[in-house]
Amino acid sequence: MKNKRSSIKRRNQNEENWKSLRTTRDDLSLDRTLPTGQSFRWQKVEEYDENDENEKKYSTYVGVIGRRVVQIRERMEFEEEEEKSYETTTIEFRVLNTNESNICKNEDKENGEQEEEQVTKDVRAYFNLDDPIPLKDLFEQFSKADPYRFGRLSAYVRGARTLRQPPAECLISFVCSSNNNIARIKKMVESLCEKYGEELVCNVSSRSRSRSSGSSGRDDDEENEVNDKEEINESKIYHAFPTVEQLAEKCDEQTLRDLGFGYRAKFIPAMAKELVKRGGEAYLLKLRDAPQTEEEKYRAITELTSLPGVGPKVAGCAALFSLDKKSVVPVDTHVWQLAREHFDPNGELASMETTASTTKGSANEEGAEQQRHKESSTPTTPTKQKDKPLSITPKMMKKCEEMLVSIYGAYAGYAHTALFVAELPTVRESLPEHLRTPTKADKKRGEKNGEKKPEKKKRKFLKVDGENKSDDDGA
DNA sequence: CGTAGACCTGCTTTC
DNA sequence: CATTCCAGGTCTACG
Repeated sequence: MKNKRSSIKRRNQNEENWKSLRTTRDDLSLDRTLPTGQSFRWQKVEEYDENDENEKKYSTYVGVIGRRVVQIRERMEFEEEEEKSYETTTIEFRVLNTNESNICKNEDKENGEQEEEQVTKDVRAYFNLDDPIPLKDLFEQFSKADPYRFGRLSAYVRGARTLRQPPAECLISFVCSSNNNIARIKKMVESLCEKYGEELVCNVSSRSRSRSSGSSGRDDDEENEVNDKEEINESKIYHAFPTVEQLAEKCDEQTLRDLGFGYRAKFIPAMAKELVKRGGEAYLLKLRDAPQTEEEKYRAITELTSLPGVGPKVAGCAALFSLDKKSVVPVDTHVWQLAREHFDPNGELASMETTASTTKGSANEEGAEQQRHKESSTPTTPTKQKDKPLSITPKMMKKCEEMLVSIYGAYAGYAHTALFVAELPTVRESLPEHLRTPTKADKKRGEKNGEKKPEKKKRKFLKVDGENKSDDDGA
């Protein structure tokens, strides 16, 4: 009994550890930001509401920011004022690992408060929340500039934020992303951290269960251990992302190959060594803090691209997601697809696809039948020949980026993030049919069923086409 | 300078 | 159920 009492006390203390991030869901949606392939380190975790009798579950995200294990949640509150009830969402976080959070508990008050302030500052910085312009305002600007696509989409991607990650972590993570899928990227990044990163020890209540969607097995829902009435206070170990120094010193290709990095295994140690040579993380931070000019942006990209394993796409991601280069639009296959679908009324982008191909089969011998599509007479999907995996050339990237920058301006990268998020399966599902970008599967199916191309209504995005999709997401 | 292959691996889809 | 495809590209070798 006494046991129980003390545990309750502890939990309430824990509950008090939640601190407001001081933002709103117009400015930050966790679901549209954390699991969207900007960072690969966040896990969705189910928690039980400790104040609620029924102990309802709610979802949170747990990840690592620097050397802190951070848990974040969106808490809904119902307030009643003058016979009306309002629903507000408060976004809160707390630090889980003891080595960090103890500092602000056991030391003297002043020190503690200072530390608390620092934590909030750091977490806010990670989420880019100190931007001069609130995301909501930016979305309005984007919508005004592009009512046809962004305007109709914005309600569904509200709060889709561009992060501001530690540069080396971001860069190295994206080196893993080439020719790869998100699930495996996550796995690789995680194993890299486990292997080389500093240990971060957390005390975890046994009642919180991981519901990691995808990465490691599906051990959820298996209530084999029904001991959750007992307050087993296990400790869980997380890992910081390894520093470039740690990687440069300890990391080698063979180990990474054994960890499943494939051909990317040689890039990581090589890059880490090169980064250390150039001054380590500080070198990258210098690129971040340089004046926000076109010239410096170009320079940052050039510098990054000279690192092993870093091409224009990865450099773009690092620049946008960690180096404050907000006008950068990293063009990958998805961005290319969506740009071609929604921002290419004259078929400029489409016409660039003709030469690109990447196949292993020797289509030469039997290539007797060539498509005579020399001039794309119709702007609609001229290059729909055999399904050669489309590869995006630097020239295509440049064109695509320029096009989007011309529409969205200095924060084009933020617009890109939102547009990209709209293409992710979970978000896509929440869109009304007519806003969904056709997938390859869709097109394939269309071909099979009967050539009926959905007949794109290719009008320039200029007119506020009279429907007001008022509110809401279909989450 | 601008383009074809090769390149690791695991998940999904199809034979 | 095994096979093939594809996944948020980059590097290298050639015209």
